[in-house]
Amino acid sequence: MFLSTSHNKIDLKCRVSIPASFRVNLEKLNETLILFKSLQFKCIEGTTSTRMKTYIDAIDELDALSDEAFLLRMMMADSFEIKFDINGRVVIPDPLMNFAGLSDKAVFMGIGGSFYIWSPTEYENQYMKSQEILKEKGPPKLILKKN
Amino acid sequence: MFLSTSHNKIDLKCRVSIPASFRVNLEKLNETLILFKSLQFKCIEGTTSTRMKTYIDAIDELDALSDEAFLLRMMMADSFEIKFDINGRVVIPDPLMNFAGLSDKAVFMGIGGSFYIWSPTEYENQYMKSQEILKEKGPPKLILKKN
DNA sequence: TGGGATAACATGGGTTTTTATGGTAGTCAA
DNA sequence: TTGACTACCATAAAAACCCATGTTATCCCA
Repeated sequence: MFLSTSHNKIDLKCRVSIPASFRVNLEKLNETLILFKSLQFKCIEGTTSTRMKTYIDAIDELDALSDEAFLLRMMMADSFEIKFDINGRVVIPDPLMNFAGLSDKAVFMGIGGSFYIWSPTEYENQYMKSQEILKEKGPPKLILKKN
Repeated sequence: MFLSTSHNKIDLKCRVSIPASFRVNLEKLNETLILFKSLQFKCIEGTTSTRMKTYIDAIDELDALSDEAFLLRMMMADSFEIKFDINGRVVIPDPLMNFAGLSDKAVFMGIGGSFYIWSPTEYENQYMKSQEILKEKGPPKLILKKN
């Protein structure tokens, strides 16, 4: 699982250290890392190649002309298979840097099965927003067990 | 898996570099490359010979006289088995150049099991369209399930 | 429990390799 | 013999790789 939040530096070559705990998680699962443009937020999403393959398989099951299939194909086009260097760093592809508005700092946010990479300002905004919703509506009612 | 997007140049001999990651994918699968006219879009589709065989098998499952079978047979007729030169380049056959409206630039778009080759303008149009659909309808339900 | 030793991590920079792309020479067929 | 096609060579730019270093976290023992 990808959990916790950390702030890392992006250098001039667009290299950034993936938090060690995320790396360990990938290694343990024997997975390679995929980065892609989030469909919901102005951020990068990271996940395993296995999860990505399930989406690909889903494309074949859908009506090829449907909007869903169209969006999923575009999502693949905006996805990148990422290699680590010996120190656990990756290079963030240019299209992803631009999309997420990244420059010299990245915020890694583990959300379980995947993680987000935000620019510090965008992260702040989203965090504030979550706090406001929490104040207004109270905590979410989690359904932990389905019948 | 064919993932990510890249913009490559087509020279006067209609040669173009296939993105390295696509080539690696083909080599890893021990596959040869097939290019053919997309049935849905004004672009070239590239895939493995194995995947192409599944299309062929699909024809046999259909009513031999149906319009679908007719279309699929036409698709086969416009397919080309492509060889690489030593630098990982291919020559795009004339009929495909014309069909996709290609001249001096090609956009390679990986969509999982296969990839598209677009003219830059056509690619832009499709990308815009996907962003509009995303804004209107939101992300596919499949994506929302994963966290 | 304090504090030094050790390991793990994040980050910087240089070197080598790969990739994309332009060009040339050889080959075959009309 | 000319034109199209293929195989091969050259090069600049980009990416991958490797080594070095400061900083933080962990361990171990007195």
